[in-house]
Amino acid sequence: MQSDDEPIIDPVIRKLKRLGQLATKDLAELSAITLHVENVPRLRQLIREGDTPERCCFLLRGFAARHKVASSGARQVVSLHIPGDILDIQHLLLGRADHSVEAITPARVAWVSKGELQRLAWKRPNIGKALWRDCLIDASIFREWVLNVGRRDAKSRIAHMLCEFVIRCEAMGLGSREHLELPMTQTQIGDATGLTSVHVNRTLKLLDEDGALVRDRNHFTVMDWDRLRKIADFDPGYLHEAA
Amino acid sequence: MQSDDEPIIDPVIRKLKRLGQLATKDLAELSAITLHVENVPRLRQLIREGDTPERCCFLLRGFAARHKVASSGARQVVSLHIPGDILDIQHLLLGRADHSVEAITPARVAWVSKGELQRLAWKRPNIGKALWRDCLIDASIFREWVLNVGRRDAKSRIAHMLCEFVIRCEAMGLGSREHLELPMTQTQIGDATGLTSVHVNRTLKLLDEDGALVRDRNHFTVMDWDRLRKIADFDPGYLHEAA
DNA sequence: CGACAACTTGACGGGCGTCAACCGGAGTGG
DNA sequence: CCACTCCGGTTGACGCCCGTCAAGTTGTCG
Repeated sequence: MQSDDEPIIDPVIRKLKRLGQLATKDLAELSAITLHVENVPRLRQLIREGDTPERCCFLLRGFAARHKVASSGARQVVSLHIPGDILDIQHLLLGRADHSVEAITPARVAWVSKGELQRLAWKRPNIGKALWRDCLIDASIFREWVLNVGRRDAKSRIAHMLCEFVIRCEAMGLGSREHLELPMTQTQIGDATGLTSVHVNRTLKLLDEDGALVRDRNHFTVMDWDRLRKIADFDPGYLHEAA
Repeated sequence: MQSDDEPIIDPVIRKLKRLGQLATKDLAELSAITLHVENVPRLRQLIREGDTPERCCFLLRGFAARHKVASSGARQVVSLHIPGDILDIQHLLLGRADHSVEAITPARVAWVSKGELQRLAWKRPNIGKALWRDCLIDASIFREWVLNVGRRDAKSRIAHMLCEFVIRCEAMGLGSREHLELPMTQTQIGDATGLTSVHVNRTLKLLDEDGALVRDRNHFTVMDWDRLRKIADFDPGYLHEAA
């Protein structure tokens, strides 16, 4: 659909390159995939729990979150997403969406037919492997989140979420470890860590007082990465960044 | 390696059949796979965090759990496994184990070379799809667990874990909804729900008093499935049982 | 019958939730 | 240019759910 030097889905391609070896032919096929590109406002629901999507969603710009809600109405964010991420690759092989996805900033996404992506995955095994690997890393991150909300206190939980976010952004070339722009409200941070916004607020103040970071609204500056990492009990192994 | 009417890895094959369409040829190749079968005692570590396994582990008999540990020493069980489950399919495409797996009862497992399984996945796309689908369902369960430990209270968490366990056992033909044999200590239930064993004990008593279930050591009888399901806020959709 | 793991129960405390009030910045409309 | 609104952040008071500590009981396997 486009054949520029920099294809529209470039962030996704760069991510897939990190996930596995891609040959020239693989890259050509990926660049030739049919896309429906869309700009969406903040808080737009991209996938709704219960839907049976016929396409997958690539995040090209901005940030997104996946969440579930309990019958009490409580929300739980189960993952955060940055440009290059595939937001719902599980729909390649699962019918019904078991959770929702929404943009947490204004964002640019590309929709791809799940049939076409599936065909590509089996026609070009390198692509299939990269996609599968991506699913597996997603799952690894979910496991770490179970540990995070299950067994860490508020300070560690929030610090851990920040560490993960920074490292993943860095890996995609989206900013530095020292200067972090977190596109989330304190309520959303709470939803991601199993806390209330009130307690998030108090805990951020504590992290500030500890000298681990400095806040100015949504702008965080990590003052002492190593201290933050220790507070967070953060070990990046579960991100499986090294191939 | 074996060609009986009932191959040794029958539980796994039955599960894969539920995950996707398998042709006669697929079944033949699956049954011909090279296995290393092993009986292991309770609490045997099958995979250790940090390992770089060269094989995958099928659970044929007994029960297993996957867990991570925080630097504080706190354990978090991230999933429970029943016969037919593949315990570490993520190692097909990921090198380093990001968590540990252990038998929680005496168990029988079969080890398969990850290279051989990978070749099979690409040679027989039906098998590949079934395996990939299995990974995706695993991930869906992790997401539900994040919600469970993040946003539900102790009673719901434990009830939810019980509901999931029952439904999955039922789907594998391993027992009924009314009579549940839970192969876990209260400490392990706590590790799976982000609680302490003391609080698990108190909460089980509450569930008992509510009339949702009756306990006799590890034997649970669900007295009122619908009440338990309501307490648990349990909706089996995330298990993606229907193909 | 001794050793040990697991379960049980009570007393106490703290981390986090709840409720509520107030503040501050960004729109928006008159 | 100034209300007015709304969302999000901030702070305090208070209470509860669940953790901690500790002692005692039960069941199991030598």
